[in-house]
Amino acid sequence: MVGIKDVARQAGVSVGTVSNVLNRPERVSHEIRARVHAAIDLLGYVRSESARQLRAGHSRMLGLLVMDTGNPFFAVLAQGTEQVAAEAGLGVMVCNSAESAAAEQGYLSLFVEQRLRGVLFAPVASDGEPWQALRRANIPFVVVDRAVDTRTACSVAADDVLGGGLAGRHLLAAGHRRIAYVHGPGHLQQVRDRREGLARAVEEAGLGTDAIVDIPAERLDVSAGRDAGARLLGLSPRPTAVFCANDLLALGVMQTTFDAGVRVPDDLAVVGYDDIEFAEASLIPLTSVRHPAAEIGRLAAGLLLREIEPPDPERGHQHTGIVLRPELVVRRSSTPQP
Amino acid sequence: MVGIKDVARQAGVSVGTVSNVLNRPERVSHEIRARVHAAIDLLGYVRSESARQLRAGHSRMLGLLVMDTGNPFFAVLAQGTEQVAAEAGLGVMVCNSAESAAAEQGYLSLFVEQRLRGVLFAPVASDGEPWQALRRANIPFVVVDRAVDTRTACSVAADDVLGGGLAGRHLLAAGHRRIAYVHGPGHLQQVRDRREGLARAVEEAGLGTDAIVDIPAERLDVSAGRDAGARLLGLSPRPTAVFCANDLLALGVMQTTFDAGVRVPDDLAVVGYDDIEFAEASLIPLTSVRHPAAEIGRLAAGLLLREIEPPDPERGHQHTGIVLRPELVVRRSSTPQP
DNA sequence: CGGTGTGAGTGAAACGATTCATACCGCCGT
DNA sequence: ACGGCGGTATGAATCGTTTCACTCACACCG
Repeated sequence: MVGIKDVARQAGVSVGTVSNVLNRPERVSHEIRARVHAAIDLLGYVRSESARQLRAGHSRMLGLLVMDTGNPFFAVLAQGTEQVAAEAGLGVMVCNSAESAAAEQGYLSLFVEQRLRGVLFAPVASDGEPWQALRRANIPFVVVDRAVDTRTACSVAADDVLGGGLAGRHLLAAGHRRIAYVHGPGHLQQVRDRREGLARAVEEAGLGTDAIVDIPAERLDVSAGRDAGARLLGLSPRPTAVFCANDLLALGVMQTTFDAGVRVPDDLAVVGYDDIEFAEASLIPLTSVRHPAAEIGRLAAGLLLREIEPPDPERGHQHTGIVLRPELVVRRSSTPQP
Repeated sequence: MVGIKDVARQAGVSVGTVSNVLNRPERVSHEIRARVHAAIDLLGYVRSESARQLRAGHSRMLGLLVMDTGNPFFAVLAQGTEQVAAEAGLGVMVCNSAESAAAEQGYLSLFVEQRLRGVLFAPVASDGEPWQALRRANIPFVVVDRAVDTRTACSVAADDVLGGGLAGRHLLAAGHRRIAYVHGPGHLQQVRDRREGLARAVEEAGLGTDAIVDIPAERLDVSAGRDAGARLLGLSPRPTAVFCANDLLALGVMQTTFDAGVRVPDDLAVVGYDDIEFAEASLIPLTSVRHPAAEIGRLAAGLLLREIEPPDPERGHQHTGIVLRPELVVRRSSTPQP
């Protein structure tokens, strides 16, 4: 493999000069610069990123750890961070914790071994300090899609309680008095917060807690949604509305019930969460709480960059917590046609 | 940052010994091993991956370059390769060329700079030799989702001509005599092959080429599909069936036409391609040609591993080309209820 | 003519791990 | 008592960059 030494020899200069051509071309005379570039082309030289990293002490990559790379919500979030990172000349390594705390820890160790420049991650567990490894290694990180104490870290999240409230009030306003809540694994903070918002809306409306019917699901995906839909059909009396912890579940629920001849929205109103592209693309477009994925990704990357290179190095870094407001996007799945 | 030297000092041994504890523990006495591990825990030492890489000459990662990380097809493919790579102790770095040849070249250079252990990629351009950079750098690579000459490289693909034929014959058998083909950018081999398969089926049926109505789309996503659907509605006479180059397009087409009151499948039969999860999850489940994403990902990773470490180092590596057979999955979008 | 400054290029140290030839030690067999 | 051997530990060389203190030549100025 051809290295900087070979280039130097070929061009008849020292290695330091070649390095200067690459990194501070203005300090090198025109003629030498040309000679070095000619040698580089001739030999097909490519810088070794690992050697640069070793010297620099850290890589030029960010890590992004999400709970499900198959969920379009996270795919969009990842695109947002990649965009911002690319503008700063940084790459992004996206990893999938698959909602497993063990996998999460594994990837975080990997990130430390790689000496990543910074990390964005959506923690799985709702308690404990999953980021300890990063702390010890002094790797800046931003918590994504979940708010944490600003004494701990920067974070970018959306207000899930508010979002759950939006969904709840929307359904209550339409006259529904018995609402199913289809939720994924209970250890996820987001899932609990959304229910909390729904519960408050129900309370505001002066209804008892039995206005909410919990339907647990194994995972947060379409097939779990189909199972949940089947269970929903078995309930008696059947709820007239269903709120799902995310859009994938809602799509699954809607499919099963639609198949069984239940008319959406007339017999059953359905509201999802996240507003992924497929919510809008459904044949009966899905009402959903818009969770601004791309913006979360972009803002979080921005905060991370600020933590990596403070614009004002004098005063130390102050953690920032951004909480975005979700919006209800009303579509046909919850609004009977006149 | 604490390094191997600090651990050695703390444990009262040489750096070589610490390295042995980490990499060949069987060569180190019990007592020393314990002392070293204690020192590691005490100091919170974490190996520097970049130093290992520098020494080894290559990283312990594979690169995967796909055309659209937002497309569930590629998300599933990525999960397949990650699974196989993880079993071999390798990580995967997933990048998005976004169907741009320039971005593709950018990522390939990045891969070379990183001295990745191997690369899987779905080439954008249908001609030329996009992998030249990898060749020069001696980085093994496997072409994914497209067949190439086995003298050139290993590849794993599905037979798109056959797939297009399956879709075509299915529609023709149902009596359709005027079929729209909604396709994405024409420079993609897959898009052209699928049309080719359709065209042959039409020919076999003894029909003229005017049985196919081309509807071009800007991209291969849902919103492009909606546009295409609108154009389809404007055609007169309107085709009675539509075959789409991928499922995202098909979902978009189906939504627009459904909205306009066109009954699927009675007034319009729709067939997609890839059989992503959302095809099955649609309210009117989408007939689709199953393109085995996870298997492509797994097989390609397997071939790559074989090229990296030949099981039989005696005889050089022989490139292999795997072509999988797609299957038609018939669902409601193309079969009128009795 | 001596002193000073400047711009261009040099060469060696450093980054943190791995690896390999070598040294050491105790023990066995002769 | 000595050679040899197996099992352990050592220390230096190495990977490919970047960086920085330095040299050198040349021009300029008083």
